[in-house]
Amino acid sequence: MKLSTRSLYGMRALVELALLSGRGPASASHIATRQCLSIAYLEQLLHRLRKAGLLTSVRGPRGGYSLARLPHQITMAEVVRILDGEQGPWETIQPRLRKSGSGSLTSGRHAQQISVAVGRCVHARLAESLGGVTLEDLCQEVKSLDGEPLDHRYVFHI
Amino acid sequence: MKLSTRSLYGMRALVELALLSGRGPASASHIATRQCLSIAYLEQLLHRLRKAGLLTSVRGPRGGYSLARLPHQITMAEVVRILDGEQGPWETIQPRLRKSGSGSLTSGRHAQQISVAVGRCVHARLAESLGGVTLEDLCQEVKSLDGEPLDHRYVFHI
DNA sequence: AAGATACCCTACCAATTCTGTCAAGATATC
DNA sequence: GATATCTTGACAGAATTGGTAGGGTATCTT
Repeated sequence: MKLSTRSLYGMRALVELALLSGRGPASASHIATRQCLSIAYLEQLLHRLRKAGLLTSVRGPRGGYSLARLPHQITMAEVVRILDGEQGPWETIQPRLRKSGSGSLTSGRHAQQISVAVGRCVHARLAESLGGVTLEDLCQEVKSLDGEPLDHRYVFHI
Repeated sequence: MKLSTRSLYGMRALVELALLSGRGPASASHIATRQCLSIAYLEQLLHRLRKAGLLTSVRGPRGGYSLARLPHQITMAEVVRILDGEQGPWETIQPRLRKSGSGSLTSGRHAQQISVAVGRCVHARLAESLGGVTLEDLCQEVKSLDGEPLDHRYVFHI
C-alpha cells in the first residue's frame, strides 16, 4: 500500500505552489523545473487538480496556476482522491479471472461480510489520516528539514 | 491509494482463521471455499504469511493453518507490509523513464526536501492508522454487520 | 495585427506490476 | 502405501501506470 508517484508529484507541485503563494500564478514549466518533473506529465496532473477545484488558472503570458484555497484548507486525502481516481468501490476490487472458475466473486454472504468489514476499516482510517494532513503542515515539515542532510531513507509505503 | 486485492484476500483469510480459532488448523482449501477465493492463489498468500511468522502450519491429512498469535496481536499494517512487499523505499518511487530526459529524478535539493516531507507524513500516518487495526477489531466489525443488508457500497481506497 | 507564451485537451504507447494458474515435489497422517 | 495437505517456482494474461506527442485556444506584449 503505497502512494503512487502520480499523487506524490501532485503533492510536490501543490507544496511548491503553497510556498510560492502571494506572488501571482506560477506556470507549469516553472513548477516542473523547480521540482524536476516532466512538463507534459505535470500539466495533466495540474489540469485534473484544476477541474477538481483545487487550482485556478490564468491563460496567456504571465499566466499559470494558483491555489484556489488557503494551504490549510487543502488536505492530502483530497489530492490523492483526485489524482488516483475515484473508481467504483466494488468494480475495482473485482478480480480479473482468466477462466470461468468460481473465482473470488464474493458470492457468499459470509465472505462478503468480511470484505465489507475490512473495506470499511481501511477507508475510514485512510480518510482520517490523510484528511488530517494539509498543505500547510507539509510546508512546515519542509521548513523543518532545512538544515538536515537528506539521506534518501524516506518511505512512501507502509 | 487503495488496498490491493492481495492484501484484502490475506486479511479475509486471517479474519476467517480468527473466527475459526480454537478448532485446530484450517486447510487452505477450506478457507478458499468459505471465502470464495482461488485455492492456488490463496496458498501463496498463506505461505508468505507463514514465513513471516503470522501463521503456523501442519502438513498431512487434517493439517492446515492456524494463527501464530492471538487476534488482537496481529495488525493490519503488518499484513499489508508482508503481502504488498517491503520494496526499497526509494527505488519503488523512482519513475520509469522511457528516454533519457531529466525526468523526475529529484536532483535538486529543494525538490528532494519536499519529497522527503511528503514521504515522512504518509509513512507515519499510514503506519499509525493501519497499525491500530487488529484482527480482533475486524472480527468485531464483522459481527456488527450480522443483521445489516450488505449493499456493496463499501470502499477500499481513499 | 502578429507572435509569443502559456494553458487546454485527447490520444496513444510501453514497461511494470498484479492477479491468478499450473505443475511437480515434499511430508505427515490414516 | 494412499491420501491429504503444504511447498516452491515458473509462467501468462490483463490492468495500471508513468510518460510522450501533438494540436488547439486564450491572452498578453509589442
